[in-house]
Amino acid sequence: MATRRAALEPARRPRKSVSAPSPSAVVGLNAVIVAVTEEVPRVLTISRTDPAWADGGPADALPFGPLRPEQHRTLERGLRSWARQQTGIRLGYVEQLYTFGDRFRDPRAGQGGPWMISVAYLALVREQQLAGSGDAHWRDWYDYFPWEDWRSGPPALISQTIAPALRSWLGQASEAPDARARRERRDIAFGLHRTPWDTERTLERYELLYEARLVSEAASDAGEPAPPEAGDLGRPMALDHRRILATALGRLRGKIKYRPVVFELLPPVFTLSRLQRVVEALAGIRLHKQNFRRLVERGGLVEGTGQYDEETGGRPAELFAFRREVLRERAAPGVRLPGPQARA
Amino acid sequence: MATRRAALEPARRPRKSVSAPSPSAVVGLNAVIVAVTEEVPRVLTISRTDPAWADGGPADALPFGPLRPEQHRTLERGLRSWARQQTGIRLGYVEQLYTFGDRFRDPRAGQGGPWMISVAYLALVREQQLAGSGDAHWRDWYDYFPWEDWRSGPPALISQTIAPALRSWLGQASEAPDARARRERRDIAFGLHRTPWDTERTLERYELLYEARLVSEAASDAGEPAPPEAGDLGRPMALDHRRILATALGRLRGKIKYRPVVFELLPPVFTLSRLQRVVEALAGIRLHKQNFRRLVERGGLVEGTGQYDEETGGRPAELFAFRREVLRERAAPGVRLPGPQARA
DNA sequence: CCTGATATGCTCAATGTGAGTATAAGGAAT
DNA sequence: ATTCCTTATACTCACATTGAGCATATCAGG
Repeated sequence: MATRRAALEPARRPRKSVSAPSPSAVVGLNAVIVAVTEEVPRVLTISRTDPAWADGGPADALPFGPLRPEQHRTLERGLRSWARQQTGIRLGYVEQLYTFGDRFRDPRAGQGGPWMISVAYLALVREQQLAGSGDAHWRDWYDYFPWEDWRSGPPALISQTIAPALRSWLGQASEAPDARARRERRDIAFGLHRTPWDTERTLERYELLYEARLVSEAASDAGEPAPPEAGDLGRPMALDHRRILATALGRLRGKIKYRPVVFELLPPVFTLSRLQRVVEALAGIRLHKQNFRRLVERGGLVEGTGQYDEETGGRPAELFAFRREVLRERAAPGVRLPGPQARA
Repeated sequence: MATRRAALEPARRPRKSVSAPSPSAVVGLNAVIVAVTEEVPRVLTISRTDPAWADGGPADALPFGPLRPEQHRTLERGLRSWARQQTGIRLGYVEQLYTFGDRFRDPRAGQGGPWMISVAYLALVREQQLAGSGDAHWRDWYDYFPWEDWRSGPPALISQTIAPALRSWLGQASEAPDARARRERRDIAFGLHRTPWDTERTLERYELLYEARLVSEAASDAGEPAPPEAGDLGRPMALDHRRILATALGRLRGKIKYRPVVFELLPPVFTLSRLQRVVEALAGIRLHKQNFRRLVERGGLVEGTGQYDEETGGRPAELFAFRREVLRERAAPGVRLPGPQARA
C-alpha cells in the first residue's frame, strides 16, 4: 500500500502535506429518473422523513445511495442497483450528469464530517409501476421549476414575481461593475430585455434564484426564514437535489437536439403528434407542427410503419418508429427544433 | 455523526449491509489543460517516473492530486491548487468534464485498495511558461491521437492500420448479432463505409481501440505484451489518462460550436485567420475560409477593431475582438463550423 | 351529410450555406 | 517601378433549409 499512496503525491519535491491520502470522502450516487406521460415530464422522487433530510415535514429527494466499493463494480452499476432497490425500476438508458462536491452542500454535516461527493446520473425510462423500499412518486418536474414551462406562453410568474424580485437583488450589489454583471446574468438567464429565452439555461436560472435567496433552499441553507416569494417559486427538495434536477433538465433539453434520446421515453411505435408532445414537454415550448414533421421525417429520424393509430378522434395517425440507420447517416442525429410556434 | 450516517441509508427496510458508510473512496482531481500555439493544440502533461505510474520508462500523466478535504473548499478550488503547484499555471476557464470511477482503473491497486474516483476537469489557457513542482511539458495532443487530425485529409493511419486491425477484431465476435453490433460501432466511430467522420466521437474511437486491444494501455492493463500496431497508435499515457484526454477533446470540439470558448485560447485581439487556425486545430479539419469569415462576422461573434496586423506577409489583416453582446443576442453563440473545405 | 377534430400535404418567400471568382494590399526579387 | 507571390477581403450564385401559412384527407358524432 505504501507504494500506491506515494503514487498519489506529486512526483517531486514532496510538500508538507505528504500525509497518506486515506479515503477522503463518501461518494454518493444520485439518480434523476425521467419519464414523460402524455403532456407532462416527470421525475422520480422519494419522500424522505428522516430528520437529516427534512427540516420539518417530509422532503422530496432523488433516489440516492452511497457507493459501496465492496459490492458495486462500477459507479454506474452502483447507481443502477440503488435505483432498483429504492424504486423497483430497472434502468435502461443512463448517462453521467455531473459531480457535485461543494464542501457545504449539506449544511448539517458541518465542517467536521466526511466530505460528501455526489455523482449524479440521468436516466430515461418509459413510465412504469413503482416498487422498492423507498416511498417513490412520479412528479411533474415543472412543480419544481414552474418558470421553465413556456408551453402556454411566457409564464406570468416571471414578469410578476421573479423579475421584480431580481430587480431588488440588483440593487444589493455593492459596486457598480458588480451590478452590471448581475444585470447581464439576469437578462441572459431569464430572457429579459430583448434577450431570447434559452431553454437550456435551467441551471443558471436556478442558481440565480438561489443566489438571490428567492428559493427556499437558499434561505434554509443560510439558516434564514424563507422569503415570501419562495412559496411560488416551485417545490423545494432536500439538500441540493433541486440543483441536480436543474442540471438534468438543462442537459436533457440540449441533448435531444443532437442525439436520438427522446426515443428512450417512447414506446417502439408512436405517432408524430405524440413524439412532438414529448419533445415539447421536455423543451417547455410549443413547436410548429408541420415544420416539426418535416424535420423529423425528412431528417431520416423516423420511418412510417404503415400501421395507423385509430384512437386520435380525427383522421387516423400513422405510427412511426425510430430509424436506426440515421446513426450512420448524420453526424449529430437529434430532434432539431423548428422555430417555436408563434403563439396566438 | 450517527444521525448523519443514517441519512445515507435508504429510508426504509434497512438491508443487511447497513454498516455505516465510512469514507469509501479516495477522490482524485485531474486537469486537462489545453492551449493552442499556431497550428497545434497542446495539452499539459507531466512526466512521471514513480513505479506506480510508469511500468518501465517515464510515463506521461495529467496534472493530478488527491482532494484534501481539510484544505480545499470545493472540488474546483482543489483542482486549481494542484494545477498551480505542479505546473505554475493559474487557471482561468475551467469546466468539469467527467468522473471516472471504474473499480479497476488502476490495475496495480488490485481489488483490495481504496477505490479511486477521479474527477476530471477541462481548462483552457493561453500558452505560457511552465514552472511548479512537476516535470511539465506542453505536448501536441495529436501525439496521443494521431488518427484525429484530418487537416491534411483522411489519415493514412486509419485506412492502413486501424481499419485492417479492426476487421480482425470483428472476426473475434462470438455470435453473429454481436459481430453486427461491432461493425456498426466501428463504422460510426471511424466514419467507415460511407458514414461521415464525426469529429466529436473521440472517446468512442479511443474506447474502441482499447477494447480491440490495439492501444498499448489496453495490453498493459491486461498484463499482455503490446500488439505490433500499438507503436503507431499514439503515445500512451499513465493509467486511464488517455481516456480522460479523449473525453476532453470530444467535449471541447462540441463546445466550441455553441459556446464562445475558443476565445479563452486567444489573445484579446486576433485576426480572423488566426481564429480559424485555432478552430481548425481543435476540430482537426480544414474549413472553407470565406464561409468561415461570413459565419463569425455575420453571426455577431466578433467585431473589427480598426487596427491591422502588418505581419501577415501579404495584405494586412484586420484585428478582431470577441463581441460580448452576442451572449444576449443569440441563444447558443459559438463558432458554427462551415462545411469542411473540399480537399485538393 | 354536416361539424369538429385531428392528421397530413403543399406552397412560397426569406434566409442560410457551399463553392467559387474577383479584387486589394502588403513584401521581395528583378 | 514592375512583376510576382502571398494573404486578406469582397461579391456572386445556385441550392438547400426554414418559417409560416393554406389546403385537403379521414375519422367520430350528431
